Amino acid sequence: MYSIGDLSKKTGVKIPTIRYYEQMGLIAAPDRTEGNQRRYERRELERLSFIRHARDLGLSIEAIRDLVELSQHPEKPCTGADAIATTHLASVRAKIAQLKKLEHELERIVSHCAGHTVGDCYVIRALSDHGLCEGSMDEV
Amino acid sequence: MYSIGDLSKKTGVKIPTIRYYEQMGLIAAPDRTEGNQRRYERRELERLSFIRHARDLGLSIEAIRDLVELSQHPEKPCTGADAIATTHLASVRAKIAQLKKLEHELERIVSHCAGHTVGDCYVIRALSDHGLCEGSMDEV
DNA sequence: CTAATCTCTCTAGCAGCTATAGGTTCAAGA
DNA sequence: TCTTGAACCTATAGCTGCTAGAGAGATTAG
Repeated sequence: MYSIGDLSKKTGVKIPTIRYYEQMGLIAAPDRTEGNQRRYERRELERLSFIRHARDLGLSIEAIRDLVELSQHPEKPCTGADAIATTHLASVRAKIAQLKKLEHELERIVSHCAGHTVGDCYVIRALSDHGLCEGSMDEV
Repeated sequence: MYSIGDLSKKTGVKIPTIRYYEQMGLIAAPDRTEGNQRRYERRELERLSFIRHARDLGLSIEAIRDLVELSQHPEKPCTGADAIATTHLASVRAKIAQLKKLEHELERIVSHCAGHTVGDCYVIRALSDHGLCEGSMDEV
């Protein structure tokens, strides 16, 4: 039997976060002591590690809820789990692509700034004048 | 004179967002009509475009507040603006590096999954068992 | 038994908006 | 001039994924 603090130390998930996950339905409400404190079993330790790991990979609470649900049914086909991971991979890649665009834009802005006052600072001018962008980032 | 709707159309910033920026002190409270509706000048249109552009680059409201402040003082040295952009560039790069790690991990997980049921699904197993990770992402 | 440390619930806060409700004002056409 | 419909107003609540604090009660080591 683990207290919530034990669970927290073992998984690296903070105590309020554990309670939050319970509220969000990622972990079941555990048994309580007579004094109303949560007491966990090994099972819940494992599930929380699962959740932690999935969060580290950037999966949403929503996606994790689905994965947890799936993991409770080992006999079902795993296409659902695969789809969740694949979809997430795609969104991670999209995010990377977007951030690389930002990186290039920022590099360009920063490197071009040879001015010494705000009046001729390329950083400020680039932000003021969208025309200074290479191929605008958005359609506006 | 532009109404808030005009401003919104011209800059692509949604109306509630414009009001939010006013509240946050990014743009000054404009004059009002007798009937209490906001009326903007060209000056504010330009500033909002500036803000939009900076947001597109991922700068925080806080950072933008500083940049806007700086841009009002063309005679000052631009080291502050440069520092904001440089710092942001560093954080974008850090984010990219982190997402690439996630990308690799997810690729590995997805590509290894040859199972057909949840019971032998690599996605689920990889999440359940941290030991399946290549060089763990975190120290837990 | 006591003191120190957990733990409990509830509430509010973070960023950066977005949405809704319920009311007022504006502008264009008849 | 009047009417109607679109646009606007404020205020409040909600979104994600936590985190922090208050104030009270529970547990445990000595």
